[in-house]
Amino acid sequence: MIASEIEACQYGDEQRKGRAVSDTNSSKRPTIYDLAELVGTSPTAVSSVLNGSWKKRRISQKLADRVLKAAQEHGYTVNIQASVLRRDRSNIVGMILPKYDNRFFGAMAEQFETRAREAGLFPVITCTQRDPALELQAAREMLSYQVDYLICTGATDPDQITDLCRAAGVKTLNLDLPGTKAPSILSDNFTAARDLTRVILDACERDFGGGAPLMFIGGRSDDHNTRERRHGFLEAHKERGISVPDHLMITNGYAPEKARETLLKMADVPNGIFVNSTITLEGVVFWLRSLAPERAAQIRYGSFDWDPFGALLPQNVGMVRQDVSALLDLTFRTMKDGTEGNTMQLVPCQLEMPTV
Amino acid sequence: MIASEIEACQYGDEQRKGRAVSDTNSSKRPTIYDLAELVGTSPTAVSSVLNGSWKKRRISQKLADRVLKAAQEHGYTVNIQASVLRRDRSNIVGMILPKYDNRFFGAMAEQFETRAREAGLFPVITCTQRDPALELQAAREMLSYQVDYLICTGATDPDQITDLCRAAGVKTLNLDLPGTKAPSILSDNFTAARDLTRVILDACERDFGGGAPLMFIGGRSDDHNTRERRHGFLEAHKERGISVPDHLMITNGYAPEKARETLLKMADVPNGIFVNSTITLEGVVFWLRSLAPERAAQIRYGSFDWDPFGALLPQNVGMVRQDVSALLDLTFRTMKDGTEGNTMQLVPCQLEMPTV
DNA sequence: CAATCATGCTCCATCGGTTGAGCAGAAGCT
DNA sequence: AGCTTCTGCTCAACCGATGGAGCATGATTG
Repeated sequence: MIASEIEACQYGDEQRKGRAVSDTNSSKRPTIYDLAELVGTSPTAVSSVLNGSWKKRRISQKLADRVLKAAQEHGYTVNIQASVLRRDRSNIVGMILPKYDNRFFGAMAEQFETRAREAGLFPVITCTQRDPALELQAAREMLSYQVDYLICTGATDPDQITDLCRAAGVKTLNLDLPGTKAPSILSDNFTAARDLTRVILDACERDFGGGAPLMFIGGRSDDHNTRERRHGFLEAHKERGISVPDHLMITNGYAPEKARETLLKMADVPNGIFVNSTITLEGVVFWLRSLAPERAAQIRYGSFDWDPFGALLPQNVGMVRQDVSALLDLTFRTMKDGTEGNTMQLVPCQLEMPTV
Repeated sequence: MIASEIEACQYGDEQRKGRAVSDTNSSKRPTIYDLAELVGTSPTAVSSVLNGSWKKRRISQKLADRVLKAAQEHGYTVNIQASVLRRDRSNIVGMILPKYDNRFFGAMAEQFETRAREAGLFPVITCTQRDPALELQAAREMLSYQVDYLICTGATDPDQITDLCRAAGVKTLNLDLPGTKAPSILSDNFTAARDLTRVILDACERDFGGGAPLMFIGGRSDDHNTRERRHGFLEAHKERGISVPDHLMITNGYAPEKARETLLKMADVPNGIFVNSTITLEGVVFWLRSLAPERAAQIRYGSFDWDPFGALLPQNVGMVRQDVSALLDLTFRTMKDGTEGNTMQLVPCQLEMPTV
């Protein structure tokens, strides 16, 4: 449509104060009022054409076309702030995530975004550095954004967040680590840990003879997943009648440096090591590098969580790969159901073995 | 403050239609109107106390305390949508990012969030899967959120985004990959690639004797960084009087499968390989695993971008580690300066060598 | 004692989009 | 012709926070 075709303006320049016609060409973003003026119609008509409710509102195809064309030409984008402010639902889904520094959380973030978009929702992710204070701040921020739903991934204190959100009328879901006040979706840590432990025990038995307990390293003793994995670890030992002394169960955090220092200080590290995260594994392999080659060759380990390069390191005998797709399938299903309250769903993991 | 202390209400129940007193206890989020009613003051006073402008507006300490207490007790969080709608600046900074699946982008995302918060800004990140259409959609979405500034990381067509944003009066910055219409901040790809190539050539010379050209694999030939790295790669060869045949320069994308297939089909792969990204490296190491051990032992490689486990693989002789902190320092400085237009700043990389 | 100033608040328009209500004109029906 | 129904649109209130303007007080000054 060219300028001369514009119909008689029903909306004068002074309709909205301070908004002169020349503003239309300025660097400010065009609004539905600008488009209405350009096309010669009402802001309501423009809004309904642009948000898809125009058929319901009996706007003619002809007017719709003209509005769409003008919107296209002027690079119109809706102001979400204004839109959400008026509507009762924002269609924004939030996710809080501890870190972006490993494949598991990275995949969670990417797939969450993809799925949210597919469902016509706007994803907003923020990472909280495993810091409870930041988690709470992030949750508040998400509420400020008027999220319709909040997914708390690997949160250290999910119940606190659930309470905060419930007070604001926002439902939450706990992913990867469970809470007691909202639905929780997590991997079957016990089974996967038991199976991984079996694999490491098998490798040690094959290469060095059996009977010796493995070492468990990484994680926090107050963390549900660590507890489950310790449980699976001990179960696999019990099956073979091997008892594990306390000093081999080390859960002093996920940080690589902690693991490395612990191993360096330790008098005799067992041949087999169960590493509770890829982040901890970084510390373990760093320690390994500091050993004499013949000593390093006497080590076998496996880790919870998968990494493509970690999987190729020589002494690695297996990695637990969490099923991100399945976790997110369940998450979105639960979100759509609107399920609330303390439920828990477990998703099986895959065990990735060396390909050689 | 307990209920009986509430002063005479100057704001009756009917002040804002449909908002009954009982609503205060419902699951809807409290607004400044609710707090005003509870405390017995005006919404303006509440707003100014909560956003910190109360001293300037001459609100008494006593009233401020009462408002803050009520806000605390009722879990008030500001409605950003409403706040941003009214203000001229949103304090929201957007970042678009190709992927979350490697350490470089993961670190970029984490540090961006941290720095933005430190600067009192709200970070919003979205990932675009290296898809130009998604990049544009993501940029539009960011405009919808009223971002004050948009950082385009590794965008395939940054100029298009700059145009879109400029039309909306939003400044942009190109990070990691340059554009021609906004400031660009990126690593010194040429120098780092040349140095890495030297290291790989040295390793090959030491282990297998010199004179043979390396292979370059990964990336896209239309991508600025790939061109710079090819340039540095060729420069290091030229220094030693080695010429590189065209069939050893392979830039058919970053995907691991592509690299693997190419290597599988290739008649005689050189001993030394320059791998243009950690994602491509996944394909290379996968191929390596399929070789006979004695053949695999004849390979040396280095890669652009760093990965903690990749660095420990036996044939790896060096990794270029981009300086994420420095890149983001410059980014935030440039953002604050308000610099516009086609400028380019280069940041040196670190070269990580095997520690053994 | 009047004039001036500082203090401590409130009023109201506003940001941009959405939505229920309503209105004019055309078409259809009896 | 008089009635209803349908079509195609517009009006105006509203979402929640913000900030300029303004209005009572009480204190200070000439």
